[in-house]
Amino acid sequence: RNGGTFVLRVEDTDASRVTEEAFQGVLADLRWLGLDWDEGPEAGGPQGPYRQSERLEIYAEKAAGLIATGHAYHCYCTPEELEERKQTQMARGEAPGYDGHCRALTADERAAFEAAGRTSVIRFHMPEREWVLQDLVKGEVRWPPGQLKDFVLVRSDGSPVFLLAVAVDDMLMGITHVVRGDDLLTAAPRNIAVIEALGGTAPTYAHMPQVLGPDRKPLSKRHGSTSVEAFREQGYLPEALINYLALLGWSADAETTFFSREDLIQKFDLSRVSSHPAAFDTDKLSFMNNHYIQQLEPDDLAARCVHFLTASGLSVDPVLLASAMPMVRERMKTLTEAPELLRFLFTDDIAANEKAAGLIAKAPEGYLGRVADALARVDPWSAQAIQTALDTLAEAEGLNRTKAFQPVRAAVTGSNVSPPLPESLELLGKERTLARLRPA
RNA sequence: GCCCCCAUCGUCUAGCGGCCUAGGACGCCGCCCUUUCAAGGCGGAAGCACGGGUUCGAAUCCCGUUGGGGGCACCA
Repeated sequence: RNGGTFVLRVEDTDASRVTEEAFQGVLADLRWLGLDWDEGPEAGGPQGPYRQSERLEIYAEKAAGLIATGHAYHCYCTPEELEERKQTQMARGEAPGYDGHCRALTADERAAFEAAGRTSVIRFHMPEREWVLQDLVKGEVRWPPGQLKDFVLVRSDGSPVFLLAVAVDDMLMGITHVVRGDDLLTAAPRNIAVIEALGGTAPTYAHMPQVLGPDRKPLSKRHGSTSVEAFREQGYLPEALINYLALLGWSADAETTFFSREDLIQKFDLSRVSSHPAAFDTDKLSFMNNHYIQQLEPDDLAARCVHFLTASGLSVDPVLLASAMPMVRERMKTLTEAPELLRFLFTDDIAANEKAAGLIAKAPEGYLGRVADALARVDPWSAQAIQTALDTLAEAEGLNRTKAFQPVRAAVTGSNVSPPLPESLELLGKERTLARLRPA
């Protein structure tokens, strides 16, 4: 809003957890959501490269510099030794963490460890003082002296960890604002400490509340969709997902519910972000999805439905599909509902389901045949004319609309539930309609 | 175990000492509309976690309790 630049940086320093597929997936998800970055992978920019795996020399150089200035040191402690001391600390009621064991090793001591075949990591010497963070969401947050312990910057195999790479890049890339989940709140003072040790100025932080599952437990696979891709596959619109997510932990005022992308850009304000975790509510997301589906132009909505229709084996005629949108859009919570709503239009292979078969069986003797005869005389073939013909016949038969329409719906769509009947028949066409009524 | 964040209807939230007999939204219930299913309209039930303070006056400020979340890795 203030002319900021959105930088997308890929933090892939743990080679064991990164695949090209996952990387491409992230880019695709962001694009689908419409969160286009100004600088980053594929977009390029003056601060590249934007993948940390391509910036390893920079981190190695900065790590060496931190050792030279006394802000970091080689640590030879083994995992077993670290674990043992950690247990001792916890048993004593102390804050667990690295105890500074290798901070002041002499050259001889280091040589002895090397001779013994020990490997080392590079560890940052965290100043033992109170740390105070001015967070845009959390406000002033303090950590007492001694709580934040020394941490690893470079693994024994020479690769950098997040805490080093992030500090170096935030400084070098001119990052001014870091907005992230509050699971990284305690990383902030560490980030700041490294940047200051490097002689840089730390960015401003804003830690957002986390999103919990409906059961108030951390969001995970067992809650179903946790990836952006999963929501897309479940037929949610990016407009709805963005709007819903924006309202999870934030509000513009007491009553506004719907926000367009432009509204959000203009109104979103970090100072109005709440700082307690919010539970995810699929019902409200679905409500929003339905709202946005109703807002779309027929052509647009139709285009978004194609994937789901073809995925369920239907071959769609784009023109027919678009003309069917007005009668189904208020009936869809997700795009995945399009196939069952429109199946009757895109295949002639319609077998009546159980309820439909029951409706057909309960129809008066010969009723569907008389419907076919009546509809055969309808010209022009319009929803209005079809409705009139059906009503006229119903009156003659002494049937109310429910009794008159349901058997026809069942015979033509194979289901007891469908979009409005006259409109459906108009789109289906007279020939196909009659072809389904005669056998029934 | 140590440290940090947080606490208003079932859920997301408005509220930043008197405007609150606490407002909105989803969901739920009822009615209307209605050819099915939806959508839409109208109405309703539903909440300030608990205990102490401060104050003429607390949902709003302070302390404690309880509860939830997070961190304490050669993950990010």
